[in-house]
Amino acid sequence: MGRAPCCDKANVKKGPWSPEEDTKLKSYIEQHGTGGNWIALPQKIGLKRCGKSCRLRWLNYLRPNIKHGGFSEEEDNIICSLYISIGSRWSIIAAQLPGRTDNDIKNYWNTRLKKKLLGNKQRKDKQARRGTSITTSSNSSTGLLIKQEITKRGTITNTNTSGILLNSNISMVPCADYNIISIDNQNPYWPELPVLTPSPYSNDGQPCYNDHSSIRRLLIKLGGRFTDDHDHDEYDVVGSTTGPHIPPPPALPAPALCNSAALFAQQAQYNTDNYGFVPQMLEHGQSSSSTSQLAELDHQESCIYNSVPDAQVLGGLEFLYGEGSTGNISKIDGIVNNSTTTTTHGTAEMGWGAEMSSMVYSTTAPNFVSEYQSAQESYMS
DNA sequence: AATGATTCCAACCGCCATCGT
DNA sequence: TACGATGGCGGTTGGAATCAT
Repeated sequence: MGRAPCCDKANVKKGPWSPEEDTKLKSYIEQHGTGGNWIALPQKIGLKRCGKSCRLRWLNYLRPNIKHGGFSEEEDNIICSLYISIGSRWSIIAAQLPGRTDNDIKNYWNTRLKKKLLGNKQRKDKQARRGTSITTSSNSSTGLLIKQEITKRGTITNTNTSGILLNSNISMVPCADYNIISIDNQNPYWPELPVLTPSPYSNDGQPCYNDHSSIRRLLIKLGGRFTDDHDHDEYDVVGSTTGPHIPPPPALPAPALCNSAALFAQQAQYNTDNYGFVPQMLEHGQSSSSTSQLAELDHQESCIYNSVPDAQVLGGLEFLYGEGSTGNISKIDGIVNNSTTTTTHGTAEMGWGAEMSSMVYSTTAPNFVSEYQSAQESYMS
């Protein structure tokens, strides 16, 4: 016995929408709204359509201020960066691109961006197979500046403006221009993290989301759960059976969290508030890239990371960074920083994104990880 | 010009989460 | 608490449009 259909399949029209149907739906919603019930909507209007179909048509096509096609380089970059960071969470990615729908972005990714990236990867793979090389290139398709060095020992050093870090067993070594990550050091250190203050929302009376409770709400929404839903003395993510028992976090500013977590936090509020999100975090990230600001970031971060035990810094979010948060930490730095990473070629590069994906996105298609990782590798190479 | 291959995207499907009773 | 209805999301598909031969 299968699931009951959401509508009478025999009496609903399928396939492309006619202009008359569009007009009916659009004018009704503009006058009356959806009434909070998509299933009942087509009957009210006199459309022989499934309610879900109406909803999809409205959201993806009829809704005001929808943009179709003509993705800019900047949008490409955002999509690529977010895909690498969070995987195929199209609705979240769409929230960062005003006027774009998740369906549009998904189609764009599947038909173009993925091929671009994988095409680049294949070219790079061929190059790598031909022998050791040092290359510096500007990726015209994504607008990313990429510098790659393949050393004799098979170690790759990547410098890219997106600042994505995919590695385990990493730590920082001071460097004049970049943060150099060395391998197999047990001291976790995260490269430049953005200061997300002032909050994009703090100026208009909206609450700030750079706090633990917001991120917590977000993680819950994304599928995590805290045992302190009833008792605020524990921060323990259900599902992480081996996870450490973490004491309540200190009141730390957003830099204690990685970019992606902050992104998630903003998205959580976006989801809560439905619409109206302005992706100022990205703008902020761009605007905070000056040398002095980065130096200030470095200072703040070193203070945070050096003075607070790791578990407290993570404040219950340590699962984002993999098992044993006080040991080797893997993460993706996000989309706003410059960083240099050194990775061991050929090792399992399951960084923050992949771990997050495997946990939060456990219901996605089986081939998700391989494609996702492939895209990550491609993006990195 | 004909035809097969490929690309693109609107729409559908099914699963899961949430809400209301 | 259980269960059905609904919303939301991501994956997939069908067919039109475009390209290559």
